[in-house]
Amino acid sequence: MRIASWNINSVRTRPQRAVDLLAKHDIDVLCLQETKVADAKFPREPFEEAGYHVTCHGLNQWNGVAIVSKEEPEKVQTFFPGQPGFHKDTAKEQAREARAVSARIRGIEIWSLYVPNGREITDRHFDYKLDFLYALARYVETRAQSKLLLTGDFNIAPRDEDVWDMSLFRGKTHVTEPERAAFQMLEEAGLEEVTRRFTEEDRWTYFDYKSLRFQKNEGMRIDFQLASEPLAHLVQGAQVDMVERAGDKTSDHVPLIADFDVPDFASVR
DNA sequence: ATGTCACATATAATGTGA
Repeated sequence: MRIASWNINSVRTRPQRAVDLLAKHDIDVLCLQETKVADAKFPREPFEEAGYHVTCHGLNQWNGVAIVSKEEPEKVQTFFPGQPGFHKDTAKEQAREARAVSARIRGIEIWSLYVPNGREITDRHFDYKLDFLYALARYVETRAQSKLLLTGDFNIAPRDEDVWDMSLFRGKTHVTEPERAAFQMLEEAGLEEVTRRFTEEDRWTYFDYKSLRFQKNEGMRIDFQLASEPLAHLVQGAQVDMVERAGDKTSDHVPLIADFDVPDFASVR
C-alpha cells in the first residue's frame, strides 16, 4: 500500500501535477497540505476522473488539507481532538484552522497535517505551533495501539543535518529546542518516523523559492510520515520524488512516498 | 541577494502568509 504526502502549495495552481503524480507512482493514498482553498472551490473533478475519492478540509484561502484515495474512506475527521485555534487578533475568536483531516482506509487512521509555521520565535504563532504539537501528542497517546499514520508538513527539522547549513538557522524557527522536543513527544507517544532511513541520499523535502535554493541543493527535511508501532513495522520503503521540484510552477515541497505491507482484502477475495 | 511564490481585495498595487 503506497501512501504519499505532499505540501502542494495551492491545489488550484497545480492540480494536474497531483493527478500525474498519482499515476506515475500508482499511489493509493495522497495526503495534501496547503491546498489553499475552501471546500466549495476544491478542484475535485480531475481527481475523480482519475478514479480517486477526494476528502478535503478547507475553510478559506489559507492552510487547507486533503486526502485523495483509491478506496473510499470509512471514517473522516476534520480537526484532531484537542486541536487549538488561532487568530492574529487576540480580541477575536481563536478558531481552529484547516490543518488536520483524517480518513480511515484499510484499517489505518491516516492524517494529513499542516503544522503551524511559527513565523518568528517571539511571535504568538510560535506558541501556537508548540500548543498544536502538544495537543497532537496527547491525541496520539489515545490512538497509538492501533494503526495510526501522521503525514504532512511538520515545519520542524528534528536534527541539525535536516537543514543544509545549521549556522544559518540558529535562533530561528524549525530548529529550536522546544520544537524538537515537541517532535520527540510524538515519538514518545508511540510513533516512529518511517521515511528517514530510506531517504538518506535525497533527503530534502523542501526548498525555499528564494535564493535558488533548489538549484543549489540547499533544502530542509521538514515533511514526515510517523506511524504507530502496529503500522511502523509494516513499512517496506520510502522515497521522495525530487523531479517534482524541478521545472515550472512547482510547489516548494517535494512529495514523500512510503510503502506499507498492508493487505488489500478486497483484491484477495 | 529579504529580492519567490500564492491568495485576497473596489484590478493594480498592496497586504498576508510561507
